[in-house]
Amino acid sequence: MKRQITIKDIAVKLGLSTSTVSRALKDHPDISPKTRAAVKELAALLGYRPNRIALNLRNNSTRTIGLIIPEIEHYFFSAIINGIEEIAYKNDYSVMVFQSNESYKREVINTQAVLTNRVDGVLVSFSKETNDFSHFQKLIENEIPVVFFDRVVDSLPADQVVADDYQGAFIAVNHLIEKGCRRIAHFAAPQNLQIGKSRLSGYHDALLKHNIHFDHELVFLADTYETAKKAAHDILRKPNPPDGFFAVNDMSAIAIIKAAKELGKRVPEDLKVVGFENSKSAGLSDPELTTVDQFGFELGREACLMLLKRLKEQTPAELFKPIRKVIKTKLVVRSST
Amino acid sequence: MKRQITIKDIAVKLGLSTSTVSRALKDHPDISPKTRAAVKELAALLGYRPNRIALNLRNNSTRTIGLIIPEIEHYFFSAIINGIEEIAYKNDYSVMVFQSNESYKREVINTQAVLTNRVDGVLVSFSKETNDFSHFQKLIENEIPVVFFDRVVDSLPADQVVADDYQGAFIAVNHLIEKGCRRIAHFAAPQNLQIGKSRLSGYHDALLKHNIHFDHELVFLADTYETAKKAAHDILRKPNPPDGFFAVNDMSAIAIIKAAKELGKRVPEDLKVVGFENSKSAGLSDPELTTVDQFGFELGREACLMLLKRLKEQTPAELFKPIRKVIKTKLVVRSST
DNA sequence: ATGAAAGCGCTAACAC
DNA sequence: GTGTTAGCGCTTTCAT
Repeated sequence: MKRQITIKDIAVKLGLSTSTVSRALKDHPDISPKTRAAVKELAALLGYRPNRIALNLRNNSTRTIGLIIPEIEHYFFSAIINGIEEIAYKNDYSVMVFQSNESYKREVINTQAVLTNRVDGVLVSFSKETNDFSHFQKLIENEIPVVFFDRVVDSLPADQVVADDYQGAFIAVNHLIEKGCRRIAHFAAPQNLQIGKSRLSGYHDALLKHNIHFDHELVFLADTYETAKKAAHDILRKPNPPDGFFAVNDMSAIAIIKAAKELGKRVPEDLKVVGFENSKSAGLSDPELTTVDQFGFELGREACLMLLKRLKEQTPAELFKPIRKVIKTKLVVRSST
Repeated sequence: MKRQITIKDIAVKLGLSTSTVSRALKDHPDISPKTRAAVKELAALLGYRPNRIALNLRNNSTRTIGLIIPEIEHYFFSAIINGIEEIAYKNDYSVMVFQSNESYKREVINTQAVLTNRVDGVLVSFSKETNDFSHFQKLIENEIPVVFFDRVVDSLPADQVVADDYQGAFIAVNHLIEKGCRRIAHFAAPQNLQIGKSRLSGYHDALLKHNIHFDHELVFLADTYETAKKAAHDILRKPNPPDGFFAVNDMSAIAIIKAAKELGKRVPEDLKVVGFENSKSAGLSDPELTTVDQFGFELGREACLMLLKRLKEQTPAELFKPIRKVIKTKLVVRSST
């Protein structure tokens, strides 16, 4: 990078001291209007821009937020990033992105990177593999505010923003039942994730409400396109297959539809499918997918807002009370049910 | 953030000077093994981490790359980010992401943000709206290395990484012709983008090769799902509709399939469709989409590698020779043709 | 109304 | 082999 104009350059050219220039630039009342004008004019002329790095060092703050996220490619997460960036941008923060690629090991490294980069705060959605949270604990011990979103953990003193997974699952399954399904399978996320548990329990309770027997055999761990495709194939070939599917995300749901078609079954006539996410793909599939919108953009916004609030407040650790924010979900009915 | 352990803390506790500690930490040969060991032990014990901000100031470098990109939500771009992050991570760089959201105005602000954040280099794919490139010119004048990817511009002294758009379009259209299509429409990107031009010209030349008349009336500006859906509806209802479609991206291609189905036409029997991108959605559509893979991940990797090379070399502006790297594309044949 | 000096954390040229 | 010092660019007391 070219040598940048500094406050000193301006000071020398104007025969002033650096402190005067500094003050003039930020409209300090002590400075005479004349000097102020002169300084500002020259600054503009030379294209002076304050050196953020120097400010960082002095203020011990980088106006940067670290984002640790499983994978950008997932529509849901990219929607969240949009929300985060929107708020960060408005508040003059920048965002550093670190992907864990669903790897615990990589995630640990990410937390170190976030420390080295001296970000002011961190937004986290952890990997599917993560069961030990001590790397996040370390961030918190360093008094770096952390806000968890989507995939959260209760054992840490940190804020959380989540979709209302239980409610979303409940209305999804309720919808299937009202549409006439009686034998409903659930393609679930790993149960070490709260979202896995909450959606399963929403599924469970919706069945209960309608006096439908909860059958362990109808719950499968299948939260990717590939695993879901395979699982759906297996189940649909067995005698007495389900007439309804509630999948933990859109990819799994679309895989179910795919599998059904391949087996010559019709959706929604022979079986109905509901997803969770309301991704772009939900509108592209054939038939279009009924799904629970979890408002990723909103979720990202909220998470970022909570973090910025913490950054302003600087609550001492002893007084810290974690806040949990729940974003309501909404069923989007399309033609797969 | 909690007050961090500094080199001074260690120096005081050990009765040494800060410089000795600094040297010990980086295995300077002058330092006696004893001191070195003592310093390192205490550093580990106290959990010392070098303050990157101080280093930034001293070295006038942030080990950070700025990424200016239209929108993360697009699969192609998120694949690119993956590639970029992969390389950045391996080389101990961090990535700051700035989305233009396809807005020229926002993009100009992004370039300012990138300057304020004193990133070491910038990777850019500009917005569809962008016709004036002076904001990037400004980066280059500041001697910040810039590498353009996917959407590039020739008038600036900067490296470029692009997919082989011409070749991709050519093989796509050639494929349609070989499959029997004779009246082939092209859904194009804006012609201020090189990719728009190159793909159009690949389309044109493939027709030429087979002595098929190039018909202006069969080229439409339609590079989003919505615009393509509408355009396809219009065209397919006219007499003598096309029997083949080459779309500039997968979203448009999928929209064409959607529109065809809504009009009771069969793909690939009544009309064949080829996309460009090989996104996740291409494998989900029904029928699955034949498309040109443009290897976003590779493209991101290459772009980042080129940037890192420039950062190492520090070529003076007078000697700068822009490099253009072309990533070969590949036709992925599925059932839409 | 302006300047001098110290300090943020670290490194390196220059002592000794 | 280790210490002293200056400096990266900026702000902010404390003088004047």
